Amino acid sequence: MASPVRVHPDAALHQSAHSALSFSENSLAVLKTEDGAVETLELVDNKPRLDSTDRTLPGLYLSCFDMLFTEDATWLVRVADSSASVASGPNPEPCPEPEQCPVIDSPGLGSEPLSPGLEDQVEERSLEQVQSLVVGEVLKDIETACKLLNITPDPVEWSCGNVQKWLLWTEHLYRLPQVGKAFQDLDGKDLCAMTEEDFRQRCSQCGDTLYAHLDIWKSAAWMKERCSIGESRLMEREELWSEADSSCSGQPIHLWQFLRELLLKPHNYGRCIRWLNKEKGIFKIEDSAHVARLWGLRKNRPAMNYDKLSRSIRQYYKKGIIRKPDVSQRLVYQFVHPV
DNA sequence: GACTAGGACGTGC
DNA sequence: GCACGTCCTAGTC
Repeated sequence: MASPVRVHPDAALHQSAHSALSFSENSLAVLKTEDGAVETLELVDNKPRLDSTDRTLPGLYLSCFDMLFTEDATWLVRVADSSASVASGPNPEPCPEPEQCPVIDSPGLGSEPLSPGLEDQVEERSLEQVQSLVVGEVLKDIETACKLLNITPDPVEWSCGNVQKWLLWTEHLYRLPQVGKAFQDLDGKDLCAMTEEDFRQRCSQCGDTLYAHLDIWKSAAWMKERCSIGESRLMEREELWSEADSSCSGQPIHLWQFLRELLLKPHNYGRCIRWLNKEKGIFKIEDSAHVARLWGLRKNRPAMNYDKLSRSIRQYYKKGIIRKPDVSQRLVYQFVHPV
């Protein structure tokens, strides 16, 4: 995928807000997640080098990026350097979660030096692989949010209700103040037509952050429209859609389907719900309040809580969809028919 | 206090 | 009628 992805700098920094520590001179970004793990990432932009102040201006073009929509609601931005592959980056620390850290198949790494021409080809191929992977990740994350919120990926198509859902979602994920009222009666077209300044005027506290988030969605929609998606990616995405469900077929989603969706995205939701034994369909709700909030968001039930959610789960006992495992534990349930 | 279990009733589709 | 959502009581951890 050759198209550069336009990323608003606020998106790169604000998305992980509290987490971006620094950009060093050699474009090394050190991002810190909420749980304290530090990831060292390579980044470079293809544009002439900007000084630190320029980098805060809108419209910075990054050659490649990878936003990981983590379970603790942090977007981690990864950017590939054209002079170093991800796999051979300067950070010797192993990636704690392989799922979040795709291994790039880069022939020649760690072996004998390649001729300059061949090296360039390898680099180019590695870059393409990185770009393809990271862009795919962004699209997948947005698709996940779309499925959970039951909205389309393209903000332009959003209704006023969709805009409010997206706002609620974003506020919730990034712990922003509630600003839904400031954007009342705006549909997706209105929202996309707004400038960053408009956002700031409506919401001085976090208008720029919201604008940055929207910018990512817009960029993803733009890419989706223009970039031809490789066959394998297409198949992968079709699998994703077929995984679940209902949210794409217009049918109301069932709680058990929603729970399965969350379980199928461990890198996003592993902190609030996870498999204990996937083969047997046994899962544990790690953060009952959070899962309930997500379910409430999905069903547009702000008053949802774990009491109510668990009551619904218990209704599944009779129906033979979910049961308590043989050895009953708190917050642990089992799908009667595992995936 | 948080979780579990289940009855009863209401609501939207 | 179905699939919850809401409220409730009672018991357990």
